[in-house]
Amino acid sequence: MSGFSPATVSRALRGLPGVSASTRLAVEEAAQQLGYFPSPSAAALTTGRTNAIGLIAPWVSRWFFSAVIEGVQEVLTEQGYDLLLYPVGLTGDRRARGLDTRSLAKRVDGLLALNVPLADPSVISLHELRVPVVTIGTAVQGMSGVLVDNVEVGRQATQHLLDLGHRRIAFLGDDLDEFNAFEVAGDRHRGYDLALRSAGVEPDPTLSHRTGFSIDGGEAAFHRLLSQLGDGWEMPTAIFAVCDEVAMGIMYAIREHDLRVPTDLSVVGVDGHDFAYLFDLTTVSQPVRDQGRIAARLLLEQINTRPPRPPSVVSVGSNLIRRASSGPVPRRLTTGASDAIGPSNRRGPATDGPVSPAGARREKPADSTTTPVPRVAASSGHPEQQ
Amino acid sequence: MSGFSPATVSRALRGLPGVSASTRLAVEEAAQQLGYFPSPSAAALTTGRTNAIGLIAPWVSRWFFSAVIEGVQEVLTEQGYDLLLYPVGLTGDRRARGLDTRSLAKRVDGLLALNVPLADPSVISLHELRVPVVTIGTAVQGMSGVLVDNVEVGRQATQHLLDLGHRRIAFLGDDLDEFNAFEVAGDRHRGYDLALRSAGVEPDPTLSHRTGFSIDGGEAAFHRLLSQLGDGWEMPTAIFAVCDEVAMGIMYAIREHDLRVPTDLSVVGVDGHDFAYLFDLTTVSQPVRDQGRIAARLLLEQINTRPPRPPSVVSVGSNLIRRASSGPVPRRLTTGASDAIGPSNRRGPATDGPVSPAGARREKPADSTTTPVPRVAASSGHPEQQ
DNA sequence: CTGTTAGCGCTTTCAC
DNA sequence: GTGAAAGCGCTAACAG
Repeated sequence: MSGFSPATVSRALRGLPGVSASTRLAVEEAAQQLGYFPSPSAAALTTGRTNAIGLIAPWVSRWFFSAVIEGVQEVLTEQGYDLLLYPVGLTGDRRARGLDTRSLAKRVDGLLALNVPLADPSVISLHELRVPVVTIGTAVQGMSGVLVDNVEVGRQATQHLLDLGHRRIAFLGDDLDEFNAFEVAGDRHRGYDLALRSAGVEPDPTLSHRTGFSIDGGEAAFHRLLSQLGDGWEMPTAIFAVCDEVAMGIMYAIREHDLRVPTDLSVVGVDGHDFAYLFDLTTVSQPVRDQGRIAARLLLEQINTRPPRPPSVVSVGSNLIRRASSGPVPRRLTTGASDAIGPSNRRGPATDGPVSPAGARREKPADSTTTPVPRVAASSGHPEQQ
Repeated sequence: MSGFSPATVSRALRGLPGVSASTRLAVEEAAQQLGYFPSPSAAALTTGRTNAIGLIAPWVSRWFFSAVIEGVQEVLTEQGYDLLLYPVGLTGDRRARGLDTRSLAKRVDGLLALNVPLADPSVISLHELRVPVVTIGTAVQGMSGVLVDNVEVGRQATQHLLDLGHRRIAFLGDDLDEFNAFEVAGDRHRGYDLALRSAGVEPDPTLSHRTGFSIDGGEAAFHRLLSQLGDGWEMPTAIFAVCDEVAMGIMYAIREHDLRVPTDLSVVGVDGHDFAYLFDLTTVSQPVRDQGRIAARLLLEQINTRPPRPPSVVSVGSNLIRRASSGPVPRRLTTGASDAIGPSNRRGPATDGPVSPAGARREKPADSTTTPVPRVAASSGHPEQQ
């Protein structure tokens, strides 16, 4: 017992003004000794603030998501906020599609929505929420968000392949049927179209296939792509994959067809996955943990600023990491490559040439380093960086 | 307004007995219409239960961890519990090492400790906690837990290599200096020693190196391993990696040395990582999501049972998935393989032989399927399965 | 079956 | 600079 009134203890422990130094010290000591810790529930009840923020995401075990979460967690921990994780139904798995927004509002002071298809109201109606929301990976009208410019990402990847001389470039990455609401794939596809057209190439619809964002999706799409062989259909010489996981699936499938990268086909992915260098995968990397950090800061700022600022959207940069999975156009185009080609045909390692190309041979981007200055796309200026 | 007293509303909404059907209906309807939702904080204040559980883990972006979290989340969501995520300092990253246990106790009804080195009191002293704890991945005296038998895992992996005829087998996977408290690596190493000895092979200390659990660690350890070349030191013909990520790093390093898998070296990992098949990696898989599910159920049961049951430890099974990264002992042992070998030496794809071996060519274990019946190692019988 | 009464542990006026 | 009192929104115990 410090011998002080609850009011004084409360003030002292929270560092509020109006407490003498000696009192504060005594209180802190007593608290320490008694192992006293204020009840968050009781505090929340009076103040209306829970000191927790929620994060809703369709997955947690995909690299992109868990990496973002780490970034978020870093900032929240540092600021004394707790992190609540909410799953939200997306794919095949039957999760609680409904996620009660009213319950959310009372549990957290703010919400981070990570690649959630907010346009689809069946999933969640965040607008009804009474707490600030910051989206990550997608942008929603009237809400703050942090994301990469996916059209630009698509353009960069495709342009890289064009620069290498490729003209027949496939895009494997369209969304699976259900989620047109989720615009990432659509934007990257658009960037692909743009780059092609401004190079004078008309996109060939037979070169685009659905994948979702999984390894399996990439692998299956590649098989579907090749199933078009014959009938005068011409093989692409390069493939742009909507994300690194899909690219990995594609590379696996390529090996299954006894083709080689980049000798027969070049492959480019997106994300800057931690594992990408293991595959010598060329990728358009985006700062992943940083997006988590930035979003968390944006949200806390929005929570703690009176009056609330208008929503702002932070766009982070992306940049190409060149590795050995992309190379020049093969000489012998469309050698009728098919399942028929026997193993005797193989002469080199799966990835041709030196294990890695000069220079960028093994770029493992330190997350924050690769981020060009995030530029604020909307009104209020947030120098949100590190 | 339903026109009923708060008490009745409370009872009705929580489905307690002693409320007429008509009243319940009226209340529910009114609540629905008003968008009313009971405040968790207020409820927590009176009942002392928060309806949330906390999960502490050193990382979230490593596959094993995020996969476990998904399993946990599945069960919690289904049971109406919230999930709080707490980082706990482990590696280089400077996280809050201290993680205040008293604050935790008031925020959650129970705690899941995922591969947390509880033996090291500097990290966290869970015993002081006033809430039930279930550990995952490690066992602690007097606490419930779910884990794989890591000695057995080490034995299985090593035995597989012995069966293939290998006698000179390296173990890359010892813990980095700081965390001897974290027994996973130690146990797997012990299993390795056991298997070797019962095959009449005395473990060679020059074949064991520290890696931690990262790709980088694996890569670096392999380089260190090979740096022992000369001086009559004999190359191993196979490597047992403490986890799949380490194995991937090793395979990358092997490629850097212009050696081939499994022609020059066999590699076996542990975990059954989602990506393992992409590398044709032989691995001792463990049910990961299942461990999360089981732990969550165990915890909820512990929370909701009066009087509390004695702690129980669930041991889940592991099983070998054979792929192309492990093969018979190479004929030409120790061809003085070193960095000096030029690229001209390469004749085949990184992974020799058919892309995948017969049969198990591409086993992607459905998590729950690979789990042999979890057997309860301790007292109380928990049929915790699916 | 339903309503009334306390009180959970804090924070916040408002006095002193 | 400190304390007293009221109340946040619920639930539990007891009446009726």
